[in-house]
Amino acid sequence: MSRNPKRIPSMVKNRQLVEKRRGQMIRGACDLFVRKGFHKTTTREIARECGLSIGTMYEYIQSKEDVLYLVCDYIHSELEKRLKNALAETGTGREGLTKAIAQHFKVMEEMSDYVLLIYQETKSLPKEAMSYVLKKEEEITFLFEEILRRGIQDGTLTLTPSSVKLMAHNIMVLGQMWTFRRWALKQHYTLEEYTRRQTALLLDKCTHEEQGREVQ
Amino acid sequence: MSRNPKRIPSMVKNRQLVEKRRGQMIRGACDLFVRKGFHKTTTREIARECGLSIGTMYEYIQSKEDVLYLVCDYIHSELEKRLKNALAETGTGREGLTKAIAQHFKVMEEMSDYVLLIYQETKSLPKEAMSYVLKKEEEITFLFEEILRRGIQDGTLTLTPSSVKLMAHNIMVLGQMWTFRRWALKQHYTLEEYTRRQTALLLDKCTHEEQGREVQ
Amino acid sequence: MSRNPKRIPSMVKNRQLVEKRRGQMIRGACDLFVRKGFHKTTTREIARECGLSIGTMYEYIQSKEDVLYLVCDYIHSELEKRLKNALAETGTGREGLTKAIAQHFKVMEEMSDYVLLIYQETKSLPKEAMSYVLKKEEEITFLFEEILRRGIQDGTLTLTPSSVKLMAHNIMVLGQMWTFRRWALKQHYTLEEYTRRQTALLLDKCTHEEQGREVQ
Amino acid sequence: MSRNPKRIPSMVKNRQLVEKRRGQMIRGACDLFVRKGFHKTTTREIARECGLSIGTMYEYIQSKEDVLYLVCDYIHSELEKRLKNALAETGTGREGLTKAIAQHFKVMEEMSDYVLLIYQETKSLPKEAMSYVLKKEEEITFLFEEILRRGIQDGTLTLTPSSVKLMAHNIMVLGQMWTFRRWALKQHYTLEEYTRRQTALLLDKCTHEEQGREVQ
DNA sequence: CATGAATGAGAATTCATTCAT
DNA sequence: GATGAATGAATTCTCATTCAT
Repeated sequence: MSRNPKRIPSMVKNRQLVEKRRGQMIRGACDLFVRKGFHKTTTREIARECGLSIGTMYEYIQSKEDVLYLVCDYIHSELEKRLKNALAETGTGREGLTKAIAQHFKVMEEMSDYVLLIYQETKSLPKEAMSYVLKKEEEITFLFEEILRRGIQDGTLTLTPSSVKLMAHNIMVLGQMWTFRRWALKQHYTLEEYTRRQTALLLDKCTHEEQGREVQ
Repeated sequence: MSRNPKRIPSMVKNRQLVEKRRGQMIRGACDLFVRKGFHKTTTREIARECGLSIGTMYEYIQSKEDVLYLVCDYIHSELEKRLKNALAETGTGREGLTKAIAQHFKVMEEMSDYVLLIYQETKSLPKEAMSYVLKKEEEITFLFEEILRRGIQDGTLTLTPSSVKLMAHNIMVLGQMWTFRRWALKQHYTLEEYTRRQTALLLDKCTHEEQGREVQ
Repeated sequence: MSRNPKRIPSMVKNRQLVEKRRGQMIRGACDLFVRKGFHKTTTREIARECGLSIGTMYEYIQSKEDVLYLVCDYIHSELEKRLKNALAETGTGREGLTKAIAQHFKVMEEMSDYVLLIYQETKSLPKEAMSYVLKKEEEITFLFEEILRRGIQDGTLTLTPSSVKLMAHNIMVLGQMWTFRRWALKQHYTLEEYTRRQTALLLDKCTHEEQGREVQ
Repeated sequence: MSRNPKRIPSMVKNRQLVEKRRGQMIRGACDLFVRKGFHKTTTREIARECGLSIGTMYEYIQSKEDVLYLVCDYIHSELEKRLKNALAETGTGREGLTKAIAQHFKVMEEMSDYVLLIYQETKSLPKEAMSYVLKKEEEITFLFEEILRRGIQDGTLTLTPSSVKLMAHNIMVLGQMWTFRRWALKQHYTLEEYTRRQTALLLDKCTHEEQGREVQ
């Protein structure tokens, strides 16, 4: 779990208030960033959108980039939360993986704009913040590694250990792909179709690959 | 083929000169955009980097966004060119697909920074230019569709027609994934390993999927 | 004596409290102004440094400039106090003047930073406050005029009356000079050396200048 | 001589133009700084005053502090130039010193506001620039050291070598004092009177002090 | 009396674009 | 065709001061 989220200093002491105001900021900024992108959104717009004066806004952040970090962090947390919730209701093994993938894809559909935002603006973050965001992404990927490993353990998935990490990334990316290729994919497939087909692709592999004839 | 590349107007009439100068601009701007991103690069920097004065530069473009378009267009053309070259030496059917995928991944490795650039800055293009760039992306995807179709035709690939498009996109994305997830993947896999494993994933599907029991 | 010290209005009625709080403010602000200058010091910093909240601080002043006035006034008072204390132990005539000058220089050394502060920030005061501060400076100069006059009276100093004022200013300035030229002087002279030499300069004049051949 | 004046980078290449524009800036800024002080003068005011747009102004400087440096440097150069001009017509020895002092004081009178400006704003300069400005001040002081030394050589001044530096500083300061104590001095003395009296003070010392009975 | 969150006018600086030479 | 000085709207961020609690 993310043990050391980058702390954004605030001039305001009251923790609850900080939480509340930053919530406002995230809500307002998210929309704007999705619509116009980070660089084309001005601080004044952000302030207006979230119902704060610029002065007040700057009591809770140190720079415009902090807002981007707050937003990216929020999105990742939200993704993680939703995915975890979904996975909670999910069994294990092959069956569980199928459901997990479906849930993941569903979350991607729901948070389409936000996932896209992360893809496009993460690099605008300052070094340190970017590292943290990438770490968060990795943690989410771990969730799928776990599922895969448990499936191997209970024998319903036949995957070599060295493939686990890659397969987890594949699951992540084939989900995200639904957001950043939607301009093409939506013309030909519904989410259900897409899910069925990609699941087949991923599961086939996880079923046929046997220890003995591992792909080096 | 790109039938209607967005024409960027130039004050200068001499076609050859326009070509030459824009070549300079693309070379200079590419590096800068990769290093600093589009928004953090100034027109002055671009001009300096490509050995033109700002005045002169503006004789060949109308706005900074034109440079981004030129760069994105160049990268896509380069990608297409390299991929086509690679595919030329490639056979057909299952065999050909394997080689094509490997070539595609190799090109991704070589043009890693550029592919990333496209992923992150395409959305900064004006509407029209963006559409054109996406169309270009689609065309490249078509190349794989072609290969897949020919493989189906000659019987070495057993894929349902409705899966072709998706599989082509999958090939594209699993290649690009090597660039935008390199921070994680390179720690665990070499390009060769990565290629072998992903090819197995993709080909398995293209071999096992039979007309009769098509995934709906 | 300063008959009409500019009154700084306070919201708080309790005189003692006002005195105490303003004491805190002066102590904190002095250091900050010396280190960073008046303009580069923020009210927040002042408040923090002196252990008050900004809200509370503003109960005792009306504007940031009031703090500067308070500080300047404090420094002048302190200078005057120390000088008077020193002069109290000092005899009269030539002998007394020598000691007075030495004490003055010693005070300058001790309050070096503060004297410098006054030199540099007095002009940042609002008109009225500045006048008052300059008057204070004049009063301190008077102290030396007094000493000079008494020396003339008792015959140990032979100075024409019209030179008295100038000589008093000279004493003041040659003392302050030790603060605002310390970057050069300290490299070549110790305070003792400096005092000896400057005293010689000043006293020679006060001894040789005779009524008859007054410098017009 | 100032061998390494801090170079202020300019975006504009044409040297002559840079010289001309900076001349405008200095003229405009000087007046404003004298009237309102550095911190209370805005960049827009400076730009307006010197007939440039802010954009254009920033082509010739990097920050507002650069303007202050330009101004301080200009004032010191002007002081040095005028003093050197004056000293050129001046003889040597006791006679020369007398004239030199008079010229110095005259320059102080003429440049009263500017000298005051330097006294008050030098500390607002960034470290490096401040060092350079102080060095310039020292160089001007050297001019008087030279005169004093030549006077010692030709026997018309009887001053111990170790007093030379201090005496040079004294001359400098008693001149500058006419600017920063003018609020008091002008009420009692004309410049001529002031010059006569201070010259007497300084020259007496330079005449009476003999090698044998040097003030330690 | 004390607090500290809120405010917004105002500050410095940047940078894409133009246009006279 | 080439140049680069000029422009000023736009942007981020600061900070003295107020006022409800």
